[in-house]
Amino acid sequence: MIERNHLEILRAVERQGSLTAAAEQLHLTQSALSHAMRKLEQQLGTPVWLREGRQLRFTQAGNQLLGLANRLLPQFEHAEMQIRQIAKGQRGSLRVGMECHPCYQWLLKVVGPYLQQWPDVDVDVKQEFQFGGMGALFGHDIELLVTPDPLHKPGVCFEPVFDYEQVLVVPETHPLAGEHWVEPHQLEQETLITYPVAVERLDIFTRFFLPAHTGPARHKTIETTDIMLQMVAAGRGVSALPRWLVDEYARNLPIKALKLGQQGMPKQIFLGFRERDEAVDYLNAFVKLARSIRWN
Amino acid sequence: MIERNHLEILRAVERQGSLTAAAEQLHLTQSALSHAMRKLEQQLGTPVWLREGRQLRFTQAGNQLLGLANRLLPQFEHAEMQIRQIAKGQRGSLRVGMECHPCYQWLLKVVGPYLQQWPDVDVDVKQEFQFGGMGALFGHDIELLVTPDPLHKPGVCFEPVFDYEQVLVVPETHPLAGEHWVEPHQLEQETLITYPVAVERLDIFTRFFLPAHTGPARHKTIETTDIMLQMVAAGRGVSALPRWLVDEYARNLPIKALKLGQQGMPKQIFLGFRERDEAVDYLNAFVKLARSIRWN
DNA sequence: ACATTCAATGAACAAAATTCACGGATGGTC
DNA sequence: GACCATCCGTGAATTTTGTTCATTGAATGT
Repeated sequence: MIERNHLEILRAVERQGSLTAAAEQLHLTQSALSHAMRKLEQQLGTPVWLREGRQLRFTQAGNQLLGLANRLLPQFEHAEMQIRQIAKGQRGSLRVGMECHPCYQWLLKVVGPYLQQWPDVDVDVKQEFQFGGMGALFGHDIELLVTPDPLHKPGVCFEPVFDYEQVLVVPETHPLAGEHWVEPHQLEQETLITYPVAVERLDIFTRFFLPAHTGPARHKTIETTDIMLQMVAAGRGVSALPRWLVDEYARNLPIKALKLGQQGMPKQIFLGFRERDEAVDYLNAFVKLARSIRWN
Repeated sequence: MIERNHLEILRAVERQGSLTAAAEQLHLTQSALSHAMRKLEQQLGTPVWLREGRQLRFTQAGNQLLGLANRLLPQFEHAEMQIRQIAKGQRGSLRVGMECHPCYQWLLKVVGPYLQQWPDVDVDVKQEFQFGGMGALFGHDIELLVTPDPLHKPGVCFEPVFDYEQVLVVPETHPLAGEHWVEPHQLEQETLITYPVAVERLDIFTRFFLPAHTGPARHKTIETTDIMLQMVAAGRGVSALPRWLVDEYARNLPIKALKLGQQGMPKQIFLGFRERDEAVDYLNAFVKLARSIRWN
């Protein structure tokens, strides 16, 4: 009924003051505009303007339409601009899913500069997924998955972005505090504190205790890193965490970091995204920026 | 680019969940919608939705468009409804121009009930015109002119709506206060107070003094009716006003009304409007309502 | 009175939207 | 696992709509 082009014509006629001038602005003929508006007038049942001598005067209906045009046309134009930016990968929403608890600290380092560089990207961080990180990716609940355990499947890509070492944290007063590294059996009398996730996802079990067919005496779980390290500092147990994270806290807490095994336990953070999003600029930029961040 | 029909399709697809169902709702074929959106996608450079199994999932661009649709479509529809009402004469603006000062009191009696009956009409009252009441009518500054002096010209209609008598107002203490009527020469020593308009437009001159080749001793002008009557009550002069208006004030002020001449001076209020507006319902209704108002 | 400017009109034409007919993919069912 | 019912995409055919062209008449200024 009322179409966008009617509003365009109305606006042009108001601005230019005549059909002929409006037609030129719209790269059409005066006749085209005349026909278009006449058809609209027939449908509405009222003229939009009246010829008064050689110039046009808007009727009440015309003024109403003019108001509509001035309200709606900018919205059309703004939306088109935004969608073009989305199409070019310059705008969008970047929902980041976190599968490893301590990675959050690292992520903060990346997000700061990223927000500066990509002001039109809405960044959001999610930590709870009904069907796991991969499920969230496939279900389009997130665009990016931060995880230490890439689970390669068709349709997703994983990129390593950060190398670090997982270390054992003990209180400064601990008998092992002076050692450079620790062997599995040395922890047989200890309380191990971890995040509350399945044992299969804890490297300290899968890569350290289980191969040696041993384990800690007790296993406690705690949600937050702060409390976890407070507990360690208080001598209530030991924990396995990234070295960069421990170093950060060691400034204020009486704790020590030890290698897990003589070779230590190297780990990586991966960023996973849907293959389909491979070409999205703002997503690539995030991965690239993440890779460039150094932990000093 | 983004057209109204694109938004209609988006909204229907969201509501119905499938192209086929949306097509049915819009009385089109599924193919038509498919073609339309495909073209839009080409222009925007990004898909609007993706086929996922047998159902569609909106992309970010699609969601943006959906938001636009939900914001703009109701405005289109609302505007169409309003304009249809304007076309049917049920809605519009009724700017009333006043050419006679005391008529304002009378107008108030009409406007009250009118606003109840025509809630979609914007009533406005104007009293100053650069080119007179007729000029305001022709210049579309007003839709309705309230005047005691209809000036018939092609293009305007005048309808008498209210008969009244113009009377002379004197203080209760005035020597003439006991008379039923007054002759022109009896006022030769008086001060006459009128509204500040041209003498040619004052009936007391054109129909009373001038035919008798006489006039008042002094002529003062005052803007407002209230002050004018205060002055009369204070014995500072006499004035000519509608009887219904004087009766109203006589309750609280020591004033008396006298006929102007033995026959009195009958007058009428006319409503003038453009012939072109003759068929406008809300305007006709005003004239009709005005005619029905009695002054009790 | 004349030239100029502007909008309306109808016929001719161009472009678009829409339909039709078909094919491929998906998901449920026996 | 074959079959069927849906659903969407595609390209050609067709209908509808939009645009231009050529012309007219009215209004304005010289």
